[in-house]
Amino acid sequence: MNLFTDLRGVVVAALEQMAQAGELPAGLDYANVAVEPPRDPAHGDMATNAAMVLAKPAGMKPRDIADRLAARLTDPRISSAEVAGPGFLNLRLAPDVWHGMLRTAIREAQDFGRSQIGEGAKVNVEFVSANPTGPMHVGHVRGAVFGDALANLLDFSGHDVTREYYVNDGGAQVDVLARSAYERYREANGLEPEISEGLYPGDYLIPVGEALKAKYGDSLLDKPESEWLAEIRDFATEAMMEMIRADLAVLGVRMDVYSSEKALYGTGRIEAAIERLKSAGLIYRGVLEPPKGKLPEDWEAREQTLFRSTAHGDDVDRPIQKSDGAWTYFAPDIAYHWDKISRGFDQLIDVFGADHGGYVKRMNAAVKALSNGRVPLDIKLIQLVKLFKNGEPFKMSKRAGTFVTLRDVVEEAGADVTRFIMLTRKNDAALDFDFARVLEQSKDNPVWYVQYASARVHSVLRRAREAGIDVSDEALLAADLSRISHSAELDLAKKVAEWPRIVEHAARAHEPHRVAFFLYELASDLHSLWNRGNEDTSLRFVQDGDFDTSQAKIALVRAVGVVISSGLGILGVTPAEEMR
RNA sequence: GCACCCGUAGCUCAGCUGGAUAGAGCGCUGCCCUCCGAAGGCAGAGGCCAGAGGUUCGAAUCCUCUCGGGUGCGCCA
Repeated sequence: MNLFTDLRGVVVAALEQMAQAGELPAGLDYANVAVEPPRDPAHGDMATNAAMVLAKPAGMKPRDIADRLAARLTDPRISSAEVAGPGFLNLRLAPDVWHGMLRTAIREAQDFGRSQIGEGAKVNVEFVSANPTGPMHVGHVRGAVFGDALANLLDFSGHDVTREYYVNDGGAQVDVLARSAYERYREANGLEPEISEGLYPGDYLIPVGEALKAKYGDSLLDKPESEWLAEIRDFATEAMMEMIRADLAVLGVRMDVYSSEKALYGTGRIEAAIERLKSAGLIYRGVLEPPKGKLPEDWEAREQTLFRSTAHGDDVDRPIQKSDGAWTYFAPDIAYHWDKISRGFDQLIDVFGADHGGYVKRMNAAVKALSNGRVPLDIKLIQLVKLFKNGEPFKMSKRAGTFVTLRDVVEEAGADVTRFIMLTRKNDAALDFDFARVLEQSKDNPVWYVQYASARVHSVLRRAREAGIDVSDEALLAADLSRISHSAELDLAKKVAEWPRIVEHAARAHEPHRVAFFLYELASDLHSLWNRGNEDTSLRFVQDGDFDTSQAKIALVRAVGVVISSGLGILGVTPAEEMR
């Protein structure tokens, strides 16, 4: 239901007619023909570049093509087609078209804008994947919100989405967690904990220590590490994951699958993935060049098992085994991605912190090699969030002391505000998050502005109902929308009609922030029309004593409301029904 | 030293995968509440899109180089 792709179809059909009639050479490639909203609304509702794109391959002048194309655009929806500029064809659409879009929006409600561009492709979105060693902190929040919103967006655009969390429970950090928990266990047994350098000092392990005491009593107190490490590690890791799941729930994020790194070890799955690379001739024993520039103190050349990632675009080959024969962290990651490929996903998306940027090329190389180039991997890097309060840097946590936790943020700002603000920047741009500003009730605050628009929609509907106007969807669908004829109102309807297109572009680009920006613009347009009602009473939505006109105008408002709540739904934000 | 990301109005940032005269918010300037839907509204100023080349009908967008900022750089995940 994307009007722009519909009209593109009309344009292409006209071009094909021209080719048949001999006005254009046969066999031209129309792939680059676009129908888009022009930047300047004075240029009409839509513009196509067809004539300019085809001029060269057709060996014709752009304006000649445009003229003939214009003559063939007889679709009743197109009220005028004018050649302009270097060869643009500017299209104006009949008001009915916009009225029809409003009806579609009301009829489809939460499904308005839903697209099938995904064609049911199975997409795996891996995000968060925070180490299970403590509560989630600010650094994780943005990635969590981004991944969740992206997953929603892909789902809305016809993809079969799986949300996945990769639990790093196989590395050295969970051993550190176990030792830290052990000290808390000793503490619970009345002993003095020794939280030495390198252990996790956070208070959040105190309850874990107590739970360990409840389970094991004092039986592990004098045992050597080798006897308790594995058990406590599993126990503590599970406790941390419970905490993380609760943190995610607070943010409104849910996962479909939790994949364990540990489960890859000792099951032959790493070996199988590496074997696959080996059979492609991409594994070899060798010695890496030392990094140029700053040489590590303890550098010495060593022979390692390497993955020839340079064969697929990486800068250097990467070690998959340490000199003692153990796997590097990269090996289970390869196996994990092989696992995802084997589960039949058509596309993989990884959401990483920007500090993992150096990891992108090798992961891409691995996925390319493992899937023979069949499965695209898109790694989205999430830049930092800087916290402020009234312009002052905000660093300390109430509970963890050293870092600000996800819960700190959500308790201070609320989940809806946090989510929206996290999506008001492109993922690869740094974001300032000021607790004072995000809660401000003013136009500078995009969350508030969009929520206010949502509340206004509800308020209009309430008011109309009180005035005795039937504002049920059935009534609005039956209303005489030709009464919406003022350009300011039609402009708002046109904005509504853009929504399906925004969804598709945002989904294709894997950029949910576009939804947030669009909602801000839509809210702005609604507020603007509302304000015009101050001066021109005929633009008010509820017209005293004129039920029919009121109904038509309310249909417009209702359609705006549909898009706002649908868009907010993708962002995971609850639409406001009233402001308080 | 190498790689990746970024550089757009005074500030914070968009810019729809190459389209027409580059946008928004804040800040600034000027108007607008005796009455109506003002937790505000309208209008204006403000730009060599870091810089230099290149690709083409057309570049903020793609390529190369330079400058400036961030991140990362064997046996840590």
